[in-house]
Amino acid sequence: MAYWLMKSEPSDCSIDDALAAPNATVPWTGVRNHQARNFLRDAMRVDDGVLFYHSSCPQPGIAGLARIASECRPDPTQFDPASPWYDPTARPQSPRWLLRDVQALRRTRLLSLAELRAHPGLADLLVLRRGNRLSITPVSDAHWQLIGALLAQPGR
DNA sequence: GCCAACGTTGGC
DNA sequence: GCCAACGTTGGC
Repeated sequence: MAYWLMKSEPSDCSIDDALAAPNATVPWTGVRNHQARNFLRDAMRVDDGVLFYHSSCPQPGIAGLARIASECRPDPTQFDPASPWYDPTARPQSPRWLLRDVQALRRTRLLSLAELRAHPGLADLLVLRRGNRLSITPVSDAHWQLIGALLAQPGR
């Protein structure tokens, strides 16, 4: 079992949006980076744990817990000219971009980016690395355990 | 709105 | 293959 941090803009799909979806499950559309795509395709497994992270918003940080709920399949938005994630170079016979379903499990307190950065035990968390822009990053067992413990504590 | 950092594109 | 220009991400 592996763990992941997945960024979502709450104006697009917040943890509450995901929890409100049928079966609390949403297709994770719009991954348009090869490294993140490769994580989806090669490294993820059904039931892997997910830290649901809100990005590009007033209060960035970890906002909930989720799980990987499906194998990967072509992301249909790459073929949709009306979609903001349309990729005119993608062809149905050889899709370039993939997605998995993600099932939201619960909302957590907001573990803010500032609080994540302030914790010495999370110095190596990939999403905190300078210049990091990957929307999907692996999370080590140790970091997962530590973040779980922080989420169980009251925030400041 | 600003800007640092990174990825992609395309000329050569 | 190099690298400058440009576009995007994402925090502030």
